[in-house]
Amino acid sequence: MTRPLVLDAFLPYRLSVAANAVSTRISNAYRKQFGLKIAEWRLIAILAEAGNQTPLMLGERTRMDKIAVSRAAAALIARGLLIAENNPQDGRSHLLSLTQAGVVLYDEIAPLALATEAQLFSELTRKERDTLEKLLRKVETAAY
Amino acid sequence: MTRPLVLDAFLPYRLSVAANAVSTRISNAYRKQFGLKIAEWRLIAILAEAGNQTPLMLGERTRMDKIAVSRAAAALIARGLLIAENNPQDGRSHLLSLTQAGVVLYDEIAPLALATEAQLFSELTRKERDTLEKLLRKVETAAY
DNA sequence: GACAAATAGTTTCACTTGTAACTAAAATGA
DNA sequence: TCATTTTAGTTACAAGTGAAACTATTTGTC
Repeated sequence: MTRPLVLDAFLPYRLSVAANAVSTRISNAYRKQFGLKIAEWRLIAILAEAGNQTPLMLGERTRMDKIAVSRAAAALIARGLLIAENNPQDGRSHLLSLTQAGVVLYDEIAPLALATEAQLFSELTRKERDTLEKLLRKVETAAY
Repeated sequence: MTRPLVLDAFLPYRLSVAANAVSTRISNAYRKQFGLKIAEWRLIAILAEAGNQTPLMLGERTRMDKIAVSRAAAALIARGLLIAENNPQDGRSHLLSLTQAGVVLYDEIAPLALATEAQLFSELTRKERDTLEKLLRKVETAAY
């Protein structure tokens, strides 16, 4: 006896709806307060964490395609939050890093991002959050 | 001592990446095999489940806004998978339902959707899947 | 070392999506 | 009852996104 298809209990649907709700909230917060899109925010977060990175590396670490990285980086450079320098290893590429202004912005956003996360996942216990993370990683592995 | 911000462990990020991976896979499957977008698929699924529905009801049950419902419905009507009839209760609205062709298509997709779901979530045990669903519902509640 | 193939990144163009304005019908209420 | 407001749904326009083409450089091979 196979389970009937019920959209409400269909996991891809549930996942999409939850992710959408969270993304919309986060996106609004970043945009209103800092004029940032999620893609831009991701680049800043990685650069703050890991220092200089090429667009390629950024794409890998943020799971964004190269077009998205290129556009997000261009927007941030235009705002003076990032600089691009020559990559001595590869002339086709360049190294991106945060400017001082970028670091300042990051220092403002980071605690806010954590607070927003805490609020969005406040219905979950610490343990449930760990479980969710683990399950999401498993799903990701199977889906990619 | 507060946790530092690490993108890789940031739950909104993990959720977004997992949902994206799953959505892309599902979306490709529906599009290639049936020429359907996810929004269109959702309408079909609800109509198959619940019979006649107004666009408003469909929007509520699929978590889609009215524009998305309107466009998805228009595409399905153009393909002869849906029909719109007068809504005797409200002249501004109408009742949408599957045509015979729509039902036939649904009967083809439904088992495939379940099989795809099974594959995408194959890394998870039955219990883990239930847990994931429950956690996602909680997140959704907090985020909306 | 020179030519072909592959790779990094950007740009262009078509398509999608979202916001705001619009039309039509229903509800409100004086 | 008739004028106002609200609601259902569509349409038009602007902005965002993705695939394909393009440029520049590097890698591989002979």
